[in-house]
Amino acid sequence: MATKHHAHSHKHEKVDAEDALRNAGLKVTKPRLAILDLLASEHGPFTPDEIHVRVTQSKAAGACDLVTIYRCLAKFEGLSLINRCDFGDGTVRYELGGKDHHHHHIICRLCKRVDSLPDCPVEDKSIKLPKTGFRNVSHRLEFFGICPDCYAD
Amino acid sequence: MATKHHAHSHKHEKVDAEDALRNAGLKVTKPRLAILDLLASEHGPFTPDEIHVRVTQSKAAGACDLVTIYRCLAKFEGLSLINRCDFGDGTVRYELGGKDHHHHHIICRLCKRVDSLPDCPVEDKSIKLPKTGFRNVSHRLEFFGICPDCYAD
DNA sequence: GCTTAATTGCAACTCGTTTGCAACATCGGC
DNA sequence: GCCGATGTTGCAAACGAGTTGCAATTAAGC
Repeated sequence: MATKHHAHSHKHEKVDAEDALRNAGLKVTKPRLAILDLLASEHGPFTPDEIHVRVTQSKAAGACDLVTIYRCLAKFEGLSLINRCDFGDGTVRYELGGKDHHHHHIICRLCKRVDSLPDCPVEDKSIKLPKTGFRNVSHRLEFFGICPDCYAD
Repeated sequence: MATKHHAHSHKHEKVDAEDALRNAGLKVTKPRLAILDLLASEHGPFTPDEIHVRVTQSKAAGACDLVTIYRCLAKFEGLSLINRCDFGDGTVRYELGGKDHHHHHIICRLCKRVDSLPDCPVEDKSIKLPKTGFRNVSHRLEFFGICPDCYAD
């Protein structure tokens, strides 16, 4: 099914990833391409470990040490190529997207599935932060619940 | 200044803490009293380590192992005597208050000071979660910014 | 006071993440 | 295309928060 076409679009992502790396002043290496490719094709978010497993097992030959994953993710995050998500379970997750990709997640307490919420309620509703006097305020907001699949049982 | 009076109010807190423990079916021990006392007098929130230092150094003789702090906090949280806060730095914090004490925090990025926000904007404005279909939805919301003391410099 | 079950301390352990260092690959210049 | 400087990687060892096993202790009911 449209294998050629798929391969082509995959190639296209790779070019984007290369550009992103070069623009950021980073060397283009297989692990880095593999990580960016993965995050571009499946949006995740993924833990470093999940990324490691997927990248190492993929045919795309991005196999590398877990440490490399951590170091790449740290660089990518510093350059806003990816965003870090923290859902309060012991580990961190990453997804593609820079500062413009502001959004929030809802996580199923049972199956841990993660959905993205398109709008940011905090900015939407221009929530007031009354007497705080803080400047340069950002926020982190996550929702937790039971997803339809889980409460169907 | 008003040392007697202060001592009295401190004693009063201790009685509350004892009651809370007994009502919860927990044995009344020095470490537990010390932890609850601390959280009642300084609202924190504090990391387990901060609690350990304060409790161990206080004259109130709640000195104990860090492990004991962890175990007490876990029990207290399970019984909703305290709330867990997660600000996404490597560790967790606790503050007094049960389910009814729902509120959020704003954390200074520079000095790490934590202020409490009285209202919950999410519940206030009855934010809609459109097409998610999730049930039993709760949320976590924290704000980060630069506090007046820090941007004054 | 005595018994029993809960609690504590200590040491060892887990797990996510970081760091030191030597080997290696990328990229710009020749 | 080769070469050297610099950035990147792998491996092993370290790290820090939190957990667990077990024996010793202590609170609470009798």
